[in-house]
Amino acid sequence: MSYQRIYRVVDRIPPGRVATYGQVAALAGLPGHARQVGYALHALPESSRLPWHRVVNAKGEISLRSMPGAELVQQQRLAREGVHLQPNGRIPLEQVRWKPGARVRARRLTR
DNA sequence: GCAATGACGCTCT
DNA sequence: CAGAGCGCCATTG
Repeated sequence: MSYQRIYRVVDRIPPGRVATYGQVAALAGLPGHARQVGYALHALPESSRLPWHRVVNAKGEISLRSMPGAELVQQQRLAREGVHLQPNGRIPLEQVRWKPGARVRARRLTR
């Protein structure tokens, strides 16, 4: 259960921001183990309070999982935090990508 | 223990 | 920019 390491990183993702699997893996000290991150989240119990919905793939897209429709749940959760999908069905990573350590400078007038 | 599979990522075409 | 190929590792049959 080295998953604990991954879960801890995911728990650090602030609301309104998203991280990629690879990013989480690297932060967890497991560079290149993006798949394992996805595997860990897959095994995550539904009752978990972990913000797993803030984790997307490198394309900024919500990865499809075994159960169809579940991705819509993630999409809805993200929207609730202000992260909306673009017309192409992807998330503007450049804007919502979580930069660990980087201070939220002036929360730009992006909005 | 070997082979197949999977919430992925990077590189090349 | 999109699609195909290869890599990486833990879990499962």
